[in-house]
Amino acid sequence: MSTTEKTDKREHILLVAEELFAGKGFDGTSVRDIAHLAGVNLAMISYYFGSKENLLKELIEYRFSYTVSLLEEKSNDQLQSPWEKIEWIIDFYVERIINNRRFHSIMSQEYNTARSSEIKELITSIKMQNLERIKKIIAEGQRKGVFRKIDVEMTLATMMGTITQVINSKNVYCVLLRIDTTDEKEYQEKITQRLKTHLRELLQAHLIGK
Amino acid sequence: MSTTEKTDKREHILLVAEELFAGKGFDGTSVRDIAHLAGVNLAMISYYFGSKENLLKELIEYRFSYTVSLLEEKSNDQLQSPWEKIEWIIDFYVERIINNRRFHSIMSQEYNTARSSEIKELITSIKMQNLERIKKIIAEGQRKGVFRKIDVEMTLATMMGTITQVINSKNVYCVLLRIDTTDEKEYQEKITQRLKTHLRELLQAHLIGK
Amino acid sequence: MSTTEKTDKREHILLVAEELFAGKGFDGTSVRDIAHLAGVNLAMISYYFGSKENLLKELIEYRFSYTVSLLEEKSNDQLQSPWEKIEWIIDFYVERIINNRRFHSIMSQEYNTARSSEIKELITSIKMQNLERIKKIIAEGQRKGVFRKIDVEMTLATMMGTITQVINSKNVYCVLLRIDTTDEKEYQEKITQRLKTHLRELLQAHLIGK
Amino acid sequence: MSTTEKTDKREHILLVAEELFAGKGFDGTSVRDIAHLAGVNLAMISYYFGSKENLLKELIEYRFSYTVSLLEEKSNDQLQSPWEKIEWIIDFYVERIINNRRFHSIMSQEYNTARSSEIKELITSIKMQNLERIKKIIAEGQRKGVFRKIDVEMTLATMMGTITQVINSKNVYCVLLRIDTTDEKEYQEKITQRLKTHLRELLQAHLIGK
DNA sequence: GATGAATGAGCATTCATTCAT
DNA sequence: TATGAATGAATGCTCATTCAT
Repeated sequence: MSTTEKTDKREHILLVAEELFAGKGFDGTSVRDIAHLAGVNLAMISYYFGSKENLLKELIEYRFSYTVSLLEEKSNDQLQSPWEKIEWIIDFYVERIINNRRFHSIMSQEYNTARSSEIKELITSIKMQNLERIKKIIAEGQRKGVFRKIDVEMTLATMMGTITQVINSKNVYCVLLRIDTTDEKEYQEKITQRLKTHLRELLQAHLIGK
Repeated sequence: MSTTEKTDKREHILLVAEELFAGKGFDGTSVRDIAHLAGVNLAMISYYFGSKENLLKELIEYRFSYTVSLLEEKSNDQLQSPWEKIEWIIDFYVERIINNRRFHSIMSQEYNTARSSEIKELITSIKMQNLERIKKIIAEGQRKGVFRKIDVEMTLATMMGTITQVINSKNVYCVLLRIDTTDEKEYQEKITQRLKTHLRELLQAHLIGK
Repeated sequence: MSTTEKTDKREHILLVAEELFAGKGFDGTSVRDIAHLAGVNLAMISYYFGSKENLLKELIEYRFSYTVSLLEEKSNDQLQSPWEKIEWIIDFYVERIINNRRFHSIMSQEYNTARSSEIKELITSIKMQNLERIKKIIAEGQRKGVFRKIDVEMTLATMMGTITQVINSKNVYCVLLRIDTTDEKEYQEKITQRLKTHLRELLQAHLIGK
Repeated sequence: MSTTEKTDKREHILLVAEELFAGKGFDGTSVRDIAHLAGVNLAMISYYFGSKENLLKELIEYRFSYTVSLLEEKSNDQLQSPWEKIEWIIDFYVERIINNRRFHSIMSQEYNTARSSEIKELITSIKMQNLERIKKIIAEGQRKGVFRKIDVEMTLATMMGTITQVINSKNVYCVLLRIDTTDEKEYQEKITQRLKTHLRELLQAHLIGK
């Protein structure tokens, strides 16, 4: 069997697990569920991932792995103004969270519940890193006199919280926004656009004051 | 045994269940856990509540029961300006969610996971009702020319999402805000104040533009 | 259900477990085996004993509980000569071990294997207590000039080891002694008599020298 | 790979298996344990030995193979007196069992448990052969009027049982004999000497009567 | 000859719930 | 009303073994 196939199988299991964890929660999903939906043998899951807990850990690492350095780069970019950076970050996060909304949903569901402190610390450290980078950008804007004196930490909570709220209360916002839930793609596009525009206007008013 | 004692026992079980659900999730909490921590017989839980699922339902009804009409009243109040109403709502929600943050945590964790559509619909309808009331107030402000044309639904998401974000990422924000986690009361007071001030400034800039 | 019935069920499970452990070893016996042969529900075993390991522990305590003080009494008896005491002990041990040969077999099988140090220590302490009591009797005989100077500890090993050897190599000794294996009762009586006589003659020659 | 290397690998696996079987029992040892400790691929065990059961069988054959004829020779030796032969046999068995005490431990643990009748019969036949040879020597001594009329089979049980008892209750006898368990070599030497002396004195008193 | 991948069967244990009392 | 006893179903996981390469 080729390396690709092996990787694909692992990845396939991870994606199936992600879907189930998002829909039924970590504890609500059994390893049997995952094996069945993934079309693999039950023992395969333990064989590849050791344990259900470790499967979650590997999913987290898999999802976070490719977005480590992007933010770092952006915050150090000398050519963009602080507000341009904020606009970029809004777009980046809205898209990233909407695209990975299943995974994001797991994170917000399981974060408080996580039994393994290892997983908890992994998530905390990633969240902290991301928040520190955005903090740096806002601080830069404040130093340059472009941004007003606002509560930076709470502003970060607003940014993330708004997106999370829309994701996690999908049903409610679909009704409110009169978006058809069945057309997944349409929902995604509309909600992405709406979130981007809102956050730009909201944060512009908040940070710059117009 | 008197009716009062019976009610107290039921309530006691509900509160213990709330604590455990918040800490370990619905699926992560066993009926045995609840019975043990509540100091009651295992069979009593089924005896009183029928099933674990129904225990959650009763907890939701118990928590929502006393906050139904308050918002209704406020939105119809003719003596306050729209902004005064928004300020009141911010304070009301921040306090209510912070005070019931365990329950709120359960709701955000279990909402997407809930197996019973009955519970899902119950939560959706309550959320919808609350959002509709706030929508009405913002619409009133816009009609009066006091509030700018903003995305009402997204603004609601910002309000709720910001509070939820701070609650559910307690660990992260405690570190960021340099608040001691061990002193529960101090944490609660500081975070309440901080959230209220931030949301007022944020929404004032957003809705009114100053 | 009466207390007697409940105790009987526990005891019944213990006896079934003893039989299986003796025949297939602790690890070779599954909780399913025990439940099946005992005619009880699988979950019952965990309900009564908590775990398989603890079932073994309770079996050990159950088997040892009623023979604690008998030996103590005998060793302090002032009316018997040391050799009369040794004769009594030979008879006592041969009968006790033959009658509980299944349990004895488990002990010699699992002693070196026992995973829980708690069980190991329990067995060691019981063995030590018994050996100390016999040591005391031999020492008394030596003080009185009745017994020769022999290696006390090794003599204990001989006493116990001879019985154990016959029990654990039943097949071999049945052939050697030309005893029919199918008639359990006949086997037991013959072997008991043979062991008693042999040990008396052996130890008399060893301790007294005739 | 050369034949030597292959044999060495097989032997290495056997020795590792012996160690684990002795420490955790046959059922308590997994093929994975053996493969891991031996540093070989898991599938290799099945590849070399066919099955776990057969691995045990090969271990037994491996251990017994080199001691088949020694005893035969000795019992036919015309130059030694029956008592000299018994002395030689005591030394031979004590040393052989002490040196192979891990294997001996497995035999006494698994003998009653062994699922395969093939293994059971193998062990029984080896034991029988050995016992028959010693029987012959004692019978010779009795014919010559050197040995008393004693229970030959039980005397054999005493010889083997005493050694086995000391080996299998190592912990107990280490405490009783005040031997340091950590120094394996010291333990082995002391216990060997002690056993030899004890068995000589014991059997001399028993067989010859002095 | 040697091995990574895979698997069906089985493991001990825990689950929410029911029932006789 | 209250509860100890009981249970069928499911849990996560490990087992010895096989097989394609």
